[in-house]
Amino acid sequence: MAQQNAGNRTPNLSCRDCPTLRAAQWRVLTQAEVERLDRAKRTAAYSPGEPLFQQNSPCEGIHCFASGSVALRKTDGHGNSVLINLISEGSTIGYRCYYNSQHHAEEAEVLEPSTICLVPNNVLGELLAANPSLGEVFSQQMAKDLREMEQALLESVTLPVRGRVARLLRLLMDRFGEANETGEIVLRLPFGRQEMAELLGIQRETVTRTLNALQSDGVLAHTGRTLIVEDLDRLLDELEAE
Amino acid sequence: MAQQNAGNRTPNLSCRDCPTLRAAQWRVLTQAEVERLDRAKRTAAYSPGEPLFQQNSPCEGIHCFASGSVALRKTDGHGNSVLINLISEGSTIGYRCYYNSQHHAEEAEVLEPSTICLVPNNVLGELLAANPSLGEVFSQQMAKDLREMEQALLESVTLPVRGRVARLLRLLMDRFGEANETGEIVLRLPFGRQEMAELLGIQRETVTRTLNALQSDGVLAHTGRTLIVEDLDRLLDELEAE
DNA sequence: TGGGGCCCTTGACGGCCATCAACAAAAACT
DNA sequence: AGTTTTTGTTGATGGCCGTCAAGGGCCCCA
Repeated sequence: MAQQNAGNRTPNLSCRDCPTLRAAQWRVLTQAEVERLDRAKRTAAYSPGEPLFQQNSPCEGIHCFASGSVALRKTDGHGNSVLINLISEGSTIGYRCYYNSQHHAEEAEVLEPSTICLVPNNVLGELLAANPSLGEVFSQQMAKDLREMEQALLESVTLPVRGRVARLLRLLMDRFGEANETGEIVLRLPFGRQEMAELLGIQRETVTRTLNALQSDGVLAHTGRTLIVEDLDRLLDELEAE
Repeated sequence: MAQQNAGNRTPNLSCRDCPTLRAAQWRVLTQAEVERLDRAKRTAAYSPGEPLFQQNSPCEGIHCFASGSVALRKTDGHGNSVLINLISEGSTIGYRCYYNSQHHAEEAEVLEPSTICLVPNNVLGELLAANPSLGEVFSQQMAKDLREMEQALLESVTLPVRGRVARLLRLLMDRFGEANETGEIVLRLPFGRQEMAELLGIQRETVTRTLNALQSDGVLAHTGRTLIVEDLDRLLDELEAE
């Protein structure tokens, strides 16, 4: 267990200055409500590898990302797991749990050094009661999540491993990819093969072999945790199975 | 194509007498709002095999089930498809589509003779604006749906075909199963092997072989569209992979 | 009564991927 | 430094399930 200072308190960020606030969910809040949010939230810093919350733990509130990213994963009793979603700055998680006030059905594992604010359940309840638009925003978000989950379900049943690896790579490119001087996309993964395999529900060895196959097909090059996507179009073709 | 009278209008049922209304979503409505709902909804009858709505069709509103059942399925460009959910009387579908006001991401195929009411989008909007509790009910429903989808995603990646067949059978038992005089559960399927295979994203032949295997293991007996689950405990054991 | 679809079944074969095993490489610990 | 532990790679093997091909039961219709 390579965990360090789990969720250390940091000097609270002000919600007024938070770029996350202007985007996405919280945009509908009034100035007074932002103040209320600002006083109630708790900010904490997390290191890669630690859990933001664990499966079956009670939900304390909604987590709002100032910076960083986590992987949402669900695990069964045999140690098998799947990637549910990748969450990064500007996003919010925990609303599913809030609405049926149960326990987390999945684990949130921190991938990069992250700064994340927690809005406690009771404060969230106040805000929702005071401002119905906020509830609508969360509804829209959940409807979108459902749509993406349906797509993921379809692809996980139909696509072979090669396609599912490609799907994960595209997701990662959106968050961790950086353009190169030669036009290639450099992808510095926040995790190794082992975890990549777990996220896909496949074996470590299969990840190695699949990446080798993609490399000899000229789609990408890989050494350790660094991937270089050479032929983006070809990679996207892997996914056009729709 | 065995389709008949697609969505024939029937004499409108009154919402006041509808048992569906008292359960689930609409319970939070006031008497006046029920009247509003009653005047606006349109009732139609559907026969097995016809679509309630098709993938990529625009969403007209929320469908409320007075009786019958449909399968929600999503199909890709290669003809592969997966079962997203089974919906039957007392339930409602279409809220996902309402909240992001796009097109249906999946098809709803009628399984049994069904009577289904349509609540148009604009009326739904009025009700949601007038009664915030209704929005909360839908939020809770979507949060629950998300939870179930995550479980389905995990199982579709983890479980072998045998387990996924068992999962489908348990779902079907909840809706179509009837207890026997000898304590067995008789399951009269509303569809054949072909469709069962499509719902699971597998092949017809594999369904046959899997059911045969379950039969020789003493879990069930099958002839045509009739299944008899002999050893319920054993079937449930198939699923305790959590 | 026979014929033509349609769906289901059964068998044979092959490919994909999990599993096992051995080793290399890197990281963590003493 | 050396040792142990974790992680990554490579090869061999086998099982599961998709695919292809052939045959059987059932219904509809002439």
